[in-house]
Amino acid sequence: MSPNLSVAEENYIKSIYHLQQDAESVTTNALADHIKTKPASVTDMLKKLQLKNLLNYNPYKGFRLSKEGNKAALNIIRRHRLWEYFLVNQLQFNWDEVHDVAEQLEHVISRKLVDKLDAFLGYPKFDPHGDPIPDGNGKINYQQQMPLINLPLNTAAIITSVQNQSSDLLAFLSNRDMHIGTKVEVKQKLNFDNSLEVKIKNKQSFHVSEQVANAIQVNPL
Amino acid sequence: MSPNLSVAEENYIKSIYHLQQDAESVTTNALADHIKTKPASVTDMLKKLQLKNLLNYNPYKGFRLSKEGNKAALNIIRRHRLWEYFLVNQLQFNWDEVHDVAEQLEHVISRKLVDKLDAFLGYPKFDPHGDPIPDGNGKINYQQQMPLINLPLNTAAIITSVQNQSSDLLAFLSNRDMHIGTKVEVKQKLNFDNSLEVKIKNKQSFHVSEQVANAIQVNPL
DNA sequence: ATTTATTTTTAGACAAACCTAAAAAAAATT
DNA sequence: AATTTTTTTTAGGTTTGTCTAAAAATAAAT
Ligand SMILES: [Mn+2]
Ligand SMILES: [Mn+2]
Ligand SMILES: [Mn+2]
Ligand SMILES: [Mn+2]
Repeated sequence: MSPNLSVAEENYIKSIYHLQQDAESVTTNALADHIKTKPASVTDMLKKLQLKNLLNYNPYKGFRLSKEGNKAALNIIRRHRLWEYFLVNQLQFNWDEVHDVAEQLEHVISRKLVDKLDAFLGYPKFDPHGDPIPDGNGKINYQQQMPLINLPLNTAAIITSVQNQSSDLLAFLSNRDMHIGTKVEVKQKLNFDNSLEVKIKNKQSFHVSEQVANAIQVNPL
Repeated sequence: MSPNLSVAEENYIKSIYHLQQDAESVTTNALADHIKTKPASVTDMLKKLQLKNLLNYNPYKGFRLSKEGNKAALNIIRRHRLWEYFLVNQLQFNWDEVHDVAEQLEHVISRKLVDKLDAFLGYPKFDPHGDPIPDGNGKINYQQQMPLINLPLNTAAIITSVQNQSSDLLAFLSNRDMHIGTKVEVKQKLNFDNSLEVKIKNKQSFHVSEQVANAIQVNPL
């Protein structure tokens, strides 16, 4: 069933999974970029993953995970997000400090460990950044959400997730009291740089760049 | 200060640390045996560790960890034992199920993680097998203890630790209600195979081989 | 439709960590 | 003291995952 995967293989699989969310098929360069390696190295690994039936790969055309590859990816993501939840909710890490440690912990392989951790944490549904945690069967429930930049003016919405693992960005948001579950409204759109003026209840409104407004996901009330 | 170590290097360092406890200096074959690799591979790694100033190595004569190597070893052992404690006391693992998972978790490198885990667990002094947990400065307090096989007849003693990670042995002991803290007495020594007849309060006495009696450490009352 | 630019793959190297087989050193026997 | 055995090291390979440089395929521009 599930072949033993090296840390490198797991990292490739996880990256491909994320990249194929917003694209028909993934390209060699995009993956090389994402994983901070060279395209030649990617091509090598693609062949290995195809040989293990984890990938559907058409040379020069692109690739996607196979059914089995997807399952493997969801398992890795499950571990990553459960550990992030543990670090924040049990060990008192801040949400901007957990990603790098979780990048290591996700590669610890033990079905029993993951299941017991899940139970210990009370079967959480979302990680500290609002991302859904796949269950033991690889089932994942995506939330209904849209980027803050698409939210109409003066419409109340709840922050549901942040699609960026950068420690700097997360600390920036904490600093302005923007967390998962916080109610926000867009007061103004500035056309020259697509930035926003944003307001949180009982607080002075503040300014948010296009990049940040793209990363913040919300659900209108 | 502390150079980045690969998983392989950490495993060598930890093994050398354990082997040098009961020997003046460690031999290539002993280490190869312990780490389940070939002597030629050990020699390769010894050179690398010496180059990193973690080892004092005299070709053909033997080797020991340097001061810095010792410090690295105690750090790895600290992580291993804290995770074992976590697995048993928080995740409800049995003491015979934790070693292999801890072998993986011990290689997750984050000072903050270890310190927060330690605090979360309440700064435990001993792991589930009775082994002392080094503190953040690498200080370790060995208990006063002796192998059960050396305990005089009809002398009550407390089990302080089990010097063997074998899942089978630990399950065998659990099965006979022998745990850390259990009070035992040796009723009889059988000279032909150095086995013992052992008694625990309110229980039928039972038989224990020389190997087991060597692994069980006790502290006479 | 050519030419040019970009993307992707191939070819050949390298470091880490392992291996087997042979050589060298040390230890044990006679 | 010489010989045999054991231990350790060296020499030369292999696998995994990376790299650079060159070749091939595809896409874009003229
Ligand atoms: Mn993360
Ligand atoms: Mn996350
Ligand atoms: Mn252990
Ligand atoms: Mn232990």
